Amino acid sequence: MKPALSRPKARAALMQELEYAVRKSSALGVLFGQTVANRVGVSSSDLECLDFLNIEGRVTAGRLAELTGLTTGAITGVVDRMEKAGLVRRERDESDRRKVFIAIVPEALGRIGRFYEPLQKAVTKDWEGYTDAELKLLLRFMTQGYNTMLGVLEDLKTSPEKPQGRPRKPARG
Amino acid sequence: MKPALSRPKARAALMQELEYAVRKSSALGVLFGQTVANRVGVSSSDLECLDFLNIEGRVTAGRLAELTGLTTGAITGVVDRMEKAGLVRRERDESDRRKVFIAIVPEALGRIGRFYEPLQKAVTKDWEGYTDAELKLLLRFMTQGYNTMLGVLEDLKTSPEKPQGRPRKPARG
DNA sequence: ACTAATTATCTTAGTGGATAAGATATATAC
DNA sequence: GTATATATCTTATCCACTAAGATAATTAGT
Repeated sequence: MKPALSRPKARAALMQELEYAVRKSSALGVLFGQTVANRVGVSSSDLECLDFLNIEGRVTAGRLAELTGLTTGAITGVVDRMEKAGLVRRERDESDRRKVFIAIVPEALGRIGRFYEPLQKAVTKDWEGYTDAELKLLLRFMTQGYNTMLGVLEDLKTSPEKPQGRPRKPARG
Repeated sequence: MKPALSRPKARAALMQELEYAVRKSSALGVLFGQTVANRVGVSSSDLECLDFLNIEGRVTAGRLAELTGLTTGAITGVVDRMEKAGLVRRERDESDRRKVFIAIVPEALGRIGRFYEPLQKAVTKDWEGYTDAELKLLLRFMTQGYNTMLGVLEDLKTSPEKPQGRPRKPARG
């Protein structure tokens, strides 16, 4: 009955609260993305691609498909729309002319970043309330979470159960 | 030229790293959700609704529309699909018979939770490596982030610029 | 060098899920 | 007791996605 180090009841409750907070934030993040996409005038998927392009630099169409979980055919549509909107550019690889790199048009960065700026400013202000040591802990927490999620996702994708090999929906036609 | 307390260069870099980590995690979270939805056999939106139902308990169709950013018409479709799949149940409010509460079918909880379990287990294990004080800091961090994002989102939705009042896409027909 | 196999993207047909507008049903206000 | 507001559902229409295969370029085998 006696707890070992700290009261385990409180600790379990703390973890549950943290989990709840993470889940709520995650859900809100999705909604935020949808709202920004709406404001920028592109679909959620399109904005997701733009974010990846921003993070990873210019990437090929195929890599974008991997990153988003869409088929390459869908990516063609995504890039078509965004290219027409002047947000990205197709650049053929000269050494392997099958490959098509997608790159953000520099001017578009501001056009999109504009909508993230208020969040970034608010968040930066929040974070100024933390010490360096605390920020380091937060970074460790986020990095660890990312890696853990990545590992579990890989298992989830490769685990058997359900036919497999099918990108998204149950077969129909 | 002399920094006040800690080296500001390092601090700025730390914040940038943290921002990068948050963005990557957020993007991965979206992908994770898509993958789970695929496994459960429902669409991303459907799973998003299930998550909200799990968080908020049983809610009305209209509230679900607010929470997800979908129109009420779309929610009707979401609930139709999930009800047919045996995941949720419609329950009319007896005191206000216009309202329809959506509730998760208890048996379905396990059917969905099954796919989140590996992540939850892995994350819990990670978190055991933190002290109570650290977990409290992490909770504060997440809660603060949630509230900040909520505020910015509200501004983003109500700010002028672009006609407004339009749930998602630019008008077309 | 020529053919086959592989890789990367694009094209086409078909479908599901979204919006927008309005219908239906119930509740509240004057 | 009629009008207005609220909550969900219905219908028509449209867009973006998947699946399958076409096209184009690279690599491997003989």
